[in-house]
Amino acid sequence: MGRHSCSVKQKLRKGLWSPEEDEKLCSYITKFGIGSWSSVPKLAGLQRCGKSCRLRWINYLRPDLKRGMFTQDEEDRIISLHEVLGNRWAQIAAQLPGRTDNEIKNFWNSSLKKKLMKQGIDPNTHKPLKENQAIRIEEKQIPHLNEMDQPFHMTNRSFNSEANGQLTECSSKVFDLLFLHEFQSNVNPSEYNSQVLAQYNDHHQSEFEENPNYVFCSASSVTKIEHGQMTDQTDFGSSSTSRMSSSNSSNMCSNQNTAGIRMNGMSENSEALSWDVENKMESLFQYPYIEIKNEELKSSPSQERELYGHSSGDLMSNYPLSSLTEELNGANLDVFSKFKL
DNA sequence: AAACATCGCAACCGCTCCAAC
DNA sequence: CGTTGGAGCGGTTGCGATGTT
Repeated sequence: MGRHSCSVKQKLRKGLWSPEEDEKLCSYITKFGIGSWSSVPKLAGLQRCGKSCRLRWINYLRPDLKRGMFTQDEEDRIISLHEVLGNRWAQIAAQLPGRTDNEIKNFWNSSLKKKLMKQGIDPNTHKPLKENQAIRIEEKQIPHLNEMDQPFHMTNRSFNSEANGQLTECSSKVFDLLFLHEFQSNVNPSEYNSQVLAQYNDHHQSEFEENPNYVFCSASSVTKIEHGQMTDQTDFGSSSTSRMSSSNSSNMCSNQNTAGIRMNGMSENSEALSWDVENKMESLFQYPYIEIKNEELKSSPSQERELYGHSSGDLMSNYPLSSLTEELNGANLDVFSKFKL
C-alpha cells in the first residue's frame, strides 16, 4: 500500500531536532535556498530524511513565522475559515500570514474546538448544537435534499421552478458561495470558484457523472459547470459593495439559462429569492448580511462585532430562521426550510 | 513530595497528487 | 501509458510541561 517511511530506508535520526541540526539546516537553506528536499539532508550534513527537513523548516525555522499566541482576530478568522473550508489546514494557513497549517491544526484541536463546544456550537458544523438536531429531524421530512455530506457547508439546492415556485427537483444544482466571497476580503471569487469546483469534483465525481450540469452562484458571480468542467463564469464586480448594485448582475442572471436564473425566476412567487438590490431583498442567502456592506468592515470579525455587536460569521450560524421568515412576509416557509440557512 | 492525569506542541506516518521518465 | 519518486496534506502519536490529587 503506502510507501515506507523515509527513515526506514536508511538509519536516520528521528524525534526532536537539536540546536545543531537546526543550525545546519538553517545555514544550508539560507545559503542555497529551497531546492529538492530529498537532497537537502545530504548536502546539509544531516542524518534526517528530506521530509523531516522540509517539515522542520516550514513549521519552525522559516524566518517569516509569527511566534506566540494567536490574537483574537486570528482566532475569529480561523473559526470562520474553518466553517467554510473544514479541516483544510493548509488552505486556512494560507489566509493567515506567518502561521503554519500544523500550528493552526494544533490550536484548533487543543483550544478552539473546546471553546466552541463550551459556547454550544458544534465545531464540525459550526451550528448551535440544538439547531443541529433540528436539522436532522427536518432532513427526514425532505429526504431528497440531504445536505449533511456536502463539503464546505454549501447548500445543495435542487429545485424545479415550474411547480408554482415550489422547490422540488431539477437537473441543475446550485452552490451558493456568497458567504465566503462576502466575508473573506482577500479571497478572489474566481479563484475560489475554481478551487471549490476542483475539490467538489474530487468528492462527488459520481454525482457529476450522473448529473453533470451544475451552477455555482454567488452575489458576485455565476459559474456554469457542464460535465464537470467550468464552462462559463460571469463576475459581477470585484468589490462586494458593487456586486449587488451592478445592473449587469441581474441582467446576466436573467439572461442565462442557468439555475441562477431559476433563482431569479422564483422572485415572482417569492421575493426572497430575487437578487434585486433595490428592494433590499437580494438573495435569500445574503439577507442576513445586508447591513454589513462596508468593504472596510469585512476585514475583521472582531471589528464587525465591535461595531454591530456580531460578526457576519455569527449571523451565519445564529440568524434565527423564524426572524428571517417573519421579515420576508408572504414567502413560502417550505422554501426556507429546504434552503436551510 | 510523589504519583497520576491532562494538555499542548512538535514531529511522524500514511496517503494522494502530479510531474518526470 | 504505466511506473516512480518528490512534494504536500491531514490525521495521529509521543513526549515534556503543567496541573491535580
